[in-house]
Amino acid sequence: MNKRFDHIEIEKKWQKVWQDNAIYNVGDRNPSREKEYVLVEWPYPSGNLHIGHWYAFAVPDIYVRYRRMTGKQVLFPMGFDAFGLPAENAAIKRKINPKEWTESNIEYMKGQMASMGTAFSWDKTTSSTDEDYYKWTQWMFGEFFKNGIAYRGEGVVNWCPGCNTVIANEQVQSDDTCERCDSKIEKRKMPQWMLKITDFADALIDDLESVDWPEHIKEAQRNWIGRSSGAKINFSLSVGEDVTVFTTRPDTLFGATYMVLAPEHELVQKHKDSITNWEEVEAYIDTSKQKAERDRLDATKEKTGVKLEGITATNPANGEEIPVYIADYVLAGYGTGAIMAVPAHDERDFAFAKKFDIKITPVIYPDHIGGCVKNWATDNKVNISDDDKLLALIQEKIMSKQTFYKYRGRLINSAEFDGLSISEAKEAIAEKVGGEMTNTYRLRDWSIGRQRYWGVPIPIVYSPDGEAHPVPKEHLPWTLPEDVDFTPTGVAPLAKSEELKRRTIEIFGEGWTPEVETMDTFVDSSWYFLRYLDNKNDDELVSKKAQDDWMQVDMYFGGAEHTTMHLLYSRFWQKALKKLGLVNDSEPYKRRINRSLILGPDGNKMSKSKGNVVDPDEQVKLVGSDTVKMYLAFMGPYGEAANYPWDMGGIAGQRRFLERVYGLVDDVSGEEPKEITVLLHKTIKKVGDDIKNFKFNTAISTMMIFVNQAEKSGISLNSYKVFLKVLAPFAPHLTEQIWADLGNGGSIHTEEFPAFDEKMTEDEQVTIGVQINGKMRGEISISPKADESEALKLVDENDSLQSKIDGAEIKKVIYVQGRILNLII
RNA sequence: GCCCGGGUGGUGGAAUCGGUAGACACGAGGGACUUAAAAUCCCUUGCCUUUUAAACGGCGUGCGGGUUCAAUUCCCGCCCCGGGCACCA
Repeated sequence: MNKRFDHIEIEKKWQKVWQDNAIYNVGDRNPSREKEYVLVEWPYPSGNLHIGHWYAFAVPDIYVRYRRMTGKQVLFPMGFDAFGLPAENAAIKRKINPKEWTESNIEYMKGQMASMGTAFSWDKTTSSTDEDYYKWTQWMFGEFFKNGIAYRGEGVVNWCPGCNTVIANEQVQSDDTCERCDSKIEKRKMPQWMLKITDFADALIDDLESVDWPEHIKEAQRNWIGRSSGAKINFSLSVGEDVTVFTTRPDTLFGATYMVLAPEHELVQKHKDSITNWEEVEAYIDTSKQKAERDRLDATKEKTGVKLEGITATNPANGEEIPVYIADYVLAGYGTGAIMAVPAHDERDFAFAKKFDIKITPVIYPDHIGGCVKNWATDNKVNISDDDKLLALIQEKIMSKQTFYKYRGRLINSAEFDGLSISEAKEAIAEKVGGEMTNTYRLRDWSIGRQRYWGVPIPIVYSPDGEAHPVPKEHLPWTLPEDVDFTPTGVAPLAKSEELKRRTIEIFGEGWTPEVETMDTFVDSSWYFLRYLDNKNDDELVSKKAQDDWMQVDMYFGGAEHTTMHLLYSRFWQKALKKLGLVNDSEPYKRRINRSLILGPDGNKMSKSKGNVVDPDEQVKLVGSDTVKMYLAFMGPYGEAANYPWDMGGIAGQRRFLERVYGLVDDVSGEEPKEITVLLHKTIKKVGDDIKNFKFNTAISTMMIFVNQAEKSGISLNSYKVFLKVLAPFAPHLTEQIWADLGNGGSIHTEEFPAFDEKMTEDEQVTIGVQINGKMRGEISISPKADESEALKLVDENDSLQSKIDGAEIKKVIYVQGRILNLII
């Protein structure tokens, strides 16, 4: 390793200079420069920066530095998402206050971040645990409460026995375990503080159109919200009450030959006296309660259910009396918890009807061959090539009730609607029976109450009559009490605080009691990007001016795990604030990139138990911060859904490259060949374009090509300086050092990114391939503007090509300037 | 099952308004320097056939077809991998 590139000394020296001169602080908005707000997800202060943090911060830093050099005023803030369970658990273990643990971790991590050399705008930092941060979290909660966005709800919640607290739906993984600790989630019925994210379901889907995000992220959010449109229709029961069902297929109403209630449906208990087989029904309800919701959703299981004897319903379309069942294939938590069942046209209903021998009435009839009929054939693994025969078969099977048919067709058995298409019939039939066209969603309200200590206290007090009141602004922050034993017991630790009780009585009066739950930490991170803008404002959470200056976030870099958690929550939060007139924009983030994951050298996810963790501090000590950063950038394109394994050899390659850049300083002279000047201009262009597209890997390879060439052909001092500026965003320490070595005053990072001359990037001569009958047979060197006759002339002069043509007649010539010449003989 | 991505050398990855596939780097092999090693520098490196050597030889971008002068790129039908949703009415 080159002794001269003493990365330890160089990095220490420049980090101090940058810090002393505060060159990365963003300061006040400078209207003469275009603004750009680049955000990276603020980290949890676990006390140790890992490779993932490096990838999350140091690589976007390339983009930030580049944008600054191109004249943008870039806000690139950093802060800490510091409430949460790890601090609490660590504090329990060490018998200290989580505050101490958190604060010392933040200090330590700030030091580690300095070693990255990232250009953070530290003048705009904040932390969710600062009182002047969480004061505003509480204030917004109060405003939400006053406006019905926050409410106290009764319902079934997810209880994590590992964390001893309730968690939100988004925090339950698909295998029914806790996102944080992997414990199996239990369902509990308890009152909960909720946020009405469902009120914003449509906006959360529709506004995705207005943001420049990768399609897969948008799609994941749409799936999570799960909107489906249909109708709510009332069915009257023989016990003199209506049941509302939700259906996406009101057009099939005439085919509804039974209805099903979820076992938990309130009307079941309410009318148990009318149910003659109550014992059987009750037993079924009990069994389905035992099953976890996920198990119930297992579609492969055979349908189960019980008929409610003594109760019938009336089909509002044809007045037919139909039986009523309870079955666990109907979910209490979705739609209205009740369905109309159309066995002729729904797979589940068909299976159920077959099993319980319920009447099947076909109401959709395919009358011509088309894609839908083909789809049916595929679904049913029927292979008939004769279209007419296939159609006849399906028609026959439908009429003989041997199949369900869920595709397009014309209505039959539907009185005056016969002959209509499905889409014509939907609204018409819904209207006839007084149904309401509506949407229904998979998304549930966000439960934010946590029965743990280290979080924002929910700023609510209860009057003697038990009514909830928000703590008024003058008493905020509603501080987290410290006289608490926070060992988790499942009871909120704040309930044990005498200080909190006293405080409540002193302020509000005798008989008043405090809320003792704290907030989900995802609340804290739902609005941090706003606080950065105005981190010292005591009067408002963020001023109008600061918002005008900086919002929206132009570029948001983050992790894929937040797609349906943080990213969804913070979009909701922004929309809720907008509804209250507190912010201008309905979307917080214009662009989003989800970065990939860095795996251990063995190709597995880094974990202590696998022993494949790469410690960035060690690597930085070994090869330097610039090298680590460049290696991460070189692994592959940022923002692909790919994961890259760490490769010790690969990082050495980056070190070699930087040493060669440093070594070039000895080779500079007054002059250089034209080709290197041309290559420099091409390099400036390509690197700039690549950074804008987050293709840092190809930007680096372009610079490598330049250095390879410069070593061979020599380089002028001027070009060397220009090249250093191109490299500066990638290797801030080394370039700063060489910049100073060359006798320049000031920091290279306050220089402008070099401009290129478009003309210089255009080649005078290019090598193009020559094909004969479409096969590659040679190449010629030619001007990209040359015409066909010039190209053919070159072929004539080329012996090798002539011998392959071998005197044959050229029947056709395909010539694309600067690309290809294809001769057909 | 539905919806998004993606399959390219030993490895990470380049190149897609169709136009010289494998840039750049790692690894590997050979050589120079050295008492030796490390470091550094130079050369070779997709696969196959024949060969002392080779290419003006053949094959190659998951598989099978198609369109085209020309396909990693476009179309049709499959397979596999990753992700989201899933008895959602």
